[in-house]
Amino acid sequence: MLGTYLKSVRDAKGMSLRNVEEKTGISNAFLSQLESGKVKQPSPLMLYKLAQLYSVPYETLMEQAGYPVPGGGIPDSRSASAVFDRLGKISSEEEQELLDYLFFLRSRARRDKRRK
Amino acid sequence: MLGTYLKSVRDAKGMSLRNVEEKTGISNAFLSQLESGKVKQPSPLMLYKLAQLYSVPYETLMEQAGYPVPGGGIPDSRSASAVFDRLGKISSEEEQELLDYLFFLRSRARRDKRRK
DNA sequence: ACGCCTTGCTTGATAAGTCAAGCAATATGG
DNA sequence: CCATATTGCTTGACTTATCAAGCAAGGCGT
Repeated sequence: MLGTYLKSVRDAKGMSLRNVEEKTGISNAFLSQLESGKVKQPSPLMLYKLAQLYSVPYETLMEQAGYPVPGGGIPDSRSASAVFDRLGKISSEEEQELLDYLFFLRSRARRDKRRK
Repeated sequence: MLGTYLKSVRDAKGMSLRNVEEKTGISNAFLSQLESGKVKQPSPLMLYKLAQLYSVPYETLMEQAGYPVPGGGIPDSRSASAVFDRLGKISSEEEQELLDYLFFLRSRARRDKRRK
């Protein structure tokens, strides 16, 4: 769901709703409804502002909102550095744990696939 | 203006409003208001259907409607530590799990601190 | 002239996005 | 421990998109 995704990104950046409101001009009330799923299709402009602030691709948000996207279901992957860039400041301990966790995710995925 | 453009395309194709309604599912009432400019920002879905029927690029309609268009913004942010570059691509599922995991790490850290 | 489609349009009515104001709970600092 | 700020959320009002129904003007065959 769009809302849970946006919330996870905001949480990861450690921003409050009012903090996001301040930087995007989108009211905290609306952001709350958006993250809780009460708003399903925010205007593309809102998605764009959030994409800018969160450093997340605009098309991804459009797609998650259920809007037709120009490329129409193109593969989604981006460089690892771009992803980690948007996590904000991470300590070296966190960095190591995240790397370990990512390898764990991938080994588990391989095992699941083999077990298909 | 978006409306005049859509009307010119429809006229060029020799279609009536009800004809377009039939093929797109968009009511002729709405099409009329759209072409006359009384509706300024139709949903991306409407624009997509019209783009399909008229064989005109979806992005063009989005742009004329005043919506941010994917290509118009800032391309990929980048630059990061070389450590992550070797990881290659990260899927959105992996990203989601990593974000969740980072949040978990941080909440655990906060709790530990409070509990000194 | 007379019916009868067809065409474009207007008009309520409904639904959904969006915000300002305010509330309850929690955090923070003196 | 108290005051104050912060945070997330709800509610009510407003705006806008969207549709169903209907209306007036014009074509077209008989």
